[in-house]
Amino acid sequence: MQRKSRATITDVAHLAQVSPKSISRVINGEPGVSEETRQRILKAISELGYVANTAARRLRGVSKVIGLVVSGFEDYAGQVVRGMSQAAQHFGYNLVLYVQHSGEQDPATYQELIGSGLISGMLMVIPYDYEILLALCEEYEIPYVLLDYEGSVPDENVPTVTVTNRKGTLEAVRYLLALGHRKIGFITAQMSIASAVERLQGYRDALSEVGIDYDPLLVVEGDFSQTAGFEQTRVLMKRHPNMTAVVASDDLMALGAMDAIKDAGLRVGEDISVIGFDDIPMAATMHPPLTTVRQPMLEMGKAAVKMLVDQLEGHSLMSNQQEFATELVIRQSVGKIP
Amino acid sequence: MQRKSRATITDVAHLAQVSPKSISRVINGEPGVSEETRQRILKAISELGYVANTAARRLRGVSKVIGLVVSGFEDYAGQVVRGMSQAAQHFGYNLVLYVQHSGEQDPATYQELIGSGLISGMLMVIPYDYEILLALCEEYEIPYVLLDYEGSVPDENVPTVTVTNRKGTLEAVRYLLALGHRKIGFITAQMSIASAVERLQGYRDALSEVGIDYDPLLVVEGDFSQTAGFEQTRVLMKRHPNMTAVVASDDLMALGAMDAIKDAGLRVGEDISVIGFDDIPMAATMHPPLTTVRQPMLEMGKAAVKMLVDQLEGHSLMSNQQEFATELVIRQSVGKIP
DNA sequence: TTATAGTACGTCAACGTTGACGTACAGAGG
DNA sequence: CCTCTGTACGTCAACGTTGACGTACTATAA
Repeated sequence: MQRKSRATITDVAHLAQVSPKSISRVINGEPGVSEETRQRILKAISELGYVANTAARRLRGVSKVIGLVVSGFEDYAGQVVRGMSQAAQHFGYNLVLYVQHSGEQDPATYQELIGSGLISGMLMVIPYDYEILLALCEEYEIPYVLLDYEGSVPDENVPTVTVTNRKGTLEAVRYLLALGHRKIGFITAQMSIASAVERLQGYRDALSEVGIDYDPLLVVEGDFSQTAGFEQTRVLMKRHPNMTAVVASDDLMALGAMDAIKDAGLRVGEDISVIGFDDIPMAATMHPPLTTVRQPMLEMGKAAVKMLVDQLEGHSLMSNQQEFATELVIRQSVGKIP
Repeated sequence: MQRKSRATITDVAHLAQVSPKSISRVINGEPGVSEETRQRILKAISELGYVANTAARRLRGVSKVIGLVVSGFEDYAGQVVRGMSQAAQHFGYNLVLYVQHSGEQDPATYQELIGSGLISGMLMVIPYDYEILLALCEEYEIPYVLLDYEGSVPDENVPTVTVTNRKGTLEAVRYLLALGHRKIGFITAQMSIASAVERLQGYRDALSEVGIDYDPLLVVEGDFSQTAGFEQTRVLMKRHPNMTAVVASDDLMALGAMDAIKDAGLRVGEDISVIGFDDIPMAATMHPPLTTVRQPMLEMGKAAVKMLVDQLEGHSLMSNQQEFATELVIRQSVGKIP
């Protein structure tokens, strides 16, 4: 079941004992192939994991590649992709886009994407099931870079681009502590996600630095969405009427938190302070503007491309695990305790 | 300066009176070409508008195409692209992504994107300067589809995917009128954008239906951003203390409007009602959930791909200007006037 | 029976580019 | 004068696929 180098139409032809043209006929649904031969060819195809080479097809005139020009992309992933697009352009590369649809993923799709030979490298931004993809890349010997993956950290030679998640929340909470806050809530995301775990850990670190005991009741779990932020903040406020600050694991949940606070007739930054994570474009334009832990998303996108290009062009890369520094961006959603 | 069919390396070679290999040497910066010849070749290249064929290079082993797997994309453009990705996958096509960076656009980039021969069709989602792109597509005889373009409507055989912008706001305002609202503000976007103009017109239509005079002072201009929504709503509230509803030309501005209202100590949906446009994923999770004019973004993305694929595969297309129906999604940001 | 049509293949060349290798010529050195 | 080296090219084949065309064989009709 393993295939070192990509199988070509000729390989399949040899295995099925027919001419390449017949393989072509089968995969393009052309007539002129007996059912018996067809089955034999189909078997050979799946046996070799054959996928038609897109470049060759394109050269022949037949092909399936569409250009796409977009503006927009204002969320976290969008910003990262924006950076990637810029860098790719700079290095003279093209980006073939594949948007993961939530939930079910068909491995056959990845097989096609990678096996088609169109692609010489792979970037994965917050991929759901990166293990499958990773395995495929290894199999086809395609270099790749992982950016903010879900799941536990893969072994240390897997090229990744990350941020100092733990330090990010650590500094955010330190900032709150310095301003006199003591009762600080935390909205985490799914604990199956590596970055979420680290961000929570940063919160715990900061508290323990000043000798505050970790109170599990001050931590609630959301899913990076605004709704979750809203609802979980309500839970926190009900549970701890004297809570003076909330830190969220991303900006969207922080936005939800702000809503919940306003909804309760309180003032963000005066009655309850809020800190987010990411610094999506919207963060600066919320009311009040959100104090948040900035991830340099554009730069991360660019760095990921650079790392990949270095691999592709045989340059030795400095390090294959690049970690970017977060930065606490102070705006108006945090206030001082008198 | 016009080139019917794509120039190949051989064409350039003929013009420059050298072998194709020398052209290859020049464009790849290899040594072994005299400065004199180099200049001659360079001249021939620009004269013919030659761009190396990516597919052929790829086939030869050299190439510059990177795969990109992402999740996310929660804004308007992201949703459309999501739909496109799904449809493209369904039809067996690949999407080569190009993200426009705000402001300056280098025509040479487009030239490369299209001239490389990698692409057989083109999708443009909210493109800034679609005229340049369109011209290039025509020149290279590449089919294309325009989605929610900026600018005035091109002539009627340009394939486009749009929504019933005018009817959308018309129905939204009718809904407000039916609930007893009379003093209704409107936040438009830049009037250079076609869809913004139409949405404003829908507002005017609805008012004139019930004989309310159009009051320019109830209309303010934003730029589709949340901040603009916030600020312009403040302007409106100051100007018209008795205003009972605001309609925004997109959801982000509606979000800003909600913020401004809450900020003034008023209640959204009780004191002032708000209606947006788009129905981005976030709209449903705002507080209160936003009543808005839904654009079927995923479907529009899919339809655009379908239209393009039909062109590419020579199917006659039903119509080359597809208009989708908007739908008023009623949530909790609108209240009744007693 | 033989001509005829249809089916199921195979052969070949071409898409555009570039790596490997070959050649012609100028100038240097003996 | 001739050999040698280097530069500036040109030639050729191959990457993987498919359209155009050719061929062998079988079934049917005359």
